[in-house]
Amino acid sequence: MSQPRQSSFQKIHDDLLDKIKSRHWQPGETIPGEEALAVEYGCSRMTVNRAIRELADKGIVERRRKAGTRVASRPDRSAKISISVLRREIEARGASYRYVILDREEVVPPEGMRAKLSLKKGEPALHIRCLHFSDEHPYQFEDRWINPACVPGIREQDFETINPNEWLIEAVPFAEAEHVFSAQLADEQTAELLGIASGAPLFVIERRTWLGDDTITTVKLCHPGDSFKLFSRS
Amino acid sequence: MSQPRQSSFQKIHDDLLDKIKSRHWQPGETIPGEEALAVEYGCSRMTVNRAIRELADKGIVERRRKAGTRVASRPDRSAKISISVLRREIEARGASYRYVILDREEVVPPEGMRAKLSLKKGEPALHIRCLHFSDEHPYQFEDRWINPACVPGIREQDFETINPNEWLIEAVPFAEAEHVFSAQLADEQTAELLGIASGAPLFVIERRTWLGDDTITTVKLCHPGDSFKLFSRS
DNA sequence: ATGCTAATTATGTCTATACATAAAAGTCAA
DNA sequence: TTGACTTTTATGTATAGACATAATTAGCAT
Repeated sequence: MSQPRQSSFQKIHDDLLDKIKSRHWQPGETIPGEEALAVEYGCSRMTVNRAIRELADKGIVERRRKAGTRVASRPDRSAKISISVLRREIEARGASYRYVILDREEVVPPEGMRAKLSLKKGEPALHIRCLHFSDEHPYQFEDRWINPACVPGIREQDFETINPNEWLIEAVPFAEAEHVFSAQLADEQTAELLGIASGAPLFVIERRTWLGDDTITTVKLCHPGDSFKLFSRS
Repeated sequence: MSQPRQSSFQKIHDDLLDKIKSRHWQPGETIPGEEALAVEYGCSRMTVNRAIRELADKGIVERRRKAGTRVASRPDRSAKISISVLRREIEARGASYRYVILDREEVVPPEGMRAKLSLKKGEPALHIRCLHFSDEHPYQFEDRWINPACVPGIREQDFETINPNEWLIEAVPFAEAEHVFSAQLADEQTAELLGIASGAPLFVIERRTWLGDDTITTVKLCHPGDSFKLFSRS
């Protein structure tokens, strides 16, 4: 199955996890204390502590001082998805990547967008729309607004050689993001751009990216529903 | 912003993260060694070690023995979604939850499904289809296959009082899962069940759940695209 | 019973030390 | 230059001991 873990906290971690999965301890049940487990495994308390702490980080067990450690009674099924850079995603499948900027203008955004970017009234934002191709087939339509105040140097960037997403990742690598996924109908314009029928299903990702208090960019990414899938594990 | 962290490894963690976000250290750059940071922060190396280890777990930095610790050069934008129990998700919005079993039968599955469930040829599987309502509006159509050998007691369960998903979470709480999200067109039957137009967009989640080597269940969850959104953060 | 206080206890963190280990860097011979 | 061996070094793990802290439990007074 998995390669043999060597470190002893890992062995203990895996052993405890096995016992939980096999219901040796039921959900809600309190497992032995660190001290007791340290004796059982013949190691120090810190080693057991690390093993259990990692289980707690994953939401497998819940810990409370004095009360002890118990198996989570209703673990929520959470999953990690990784939204990779589009170019790499496409090239990883052996396809060729290309994109075009449809338009790029600095304009005063509509009120809803102004609020999202927390701009003052009348302040302009950068509006970019582009189309990404996989093997020359339209793959993603991108409609993006950027708060230029948050990204020095963006006014000088024409995005001819690098797409806005990759440029922004370089410019603000450790920003936080929030995604909303949904299925929508393709409107006429989007359908034409993606080369699909008007009314075809779209897989839509809306992403807001910020650093500290500043919203940097919000973007709507539209994929033809049948050509795009998003995977997640665990 | 966030409440003041007390523990010193947390303070160091946050301080290092700040320095990375503010580009005090550039992506790809090597940060000072544990020993040096321990002196700088006036603490022991173990404390620094834990701070950096947690950054490494989050993918903020990359560590290699002898080479040191460097700021991740191309951090992948990963996000955690939590697929909660449908009933709770609906009730959390203040709506009422109800569901009906459309059918439940033990049949030999089609070949593709047989392979997914790793059943022998001719072995039957449990096929359940049900419909979930939010405030009496159709909200999700569920089409599920279960490997009965993996879930003792399921043959006696009629799912009149508890839905299959919640029952399975109770029965196999720490199973692993894999999700595929996509947008699809509603076929005629699904559209009718969900009370939407045939050809309307569907947000589809396909989930495979397993424990150890056994695939327990695979399920296709269909939502009207306009009424369903999936959120993710970070 | 009820409410307050003090004792107890399991986890949470920190330290100093030790040794293991992977990998870079250095050394030297063919 | 190349390859093989050795040294060095930063991280990885483990330990024993200490104190901190939250929260349950027990004891006490009303």
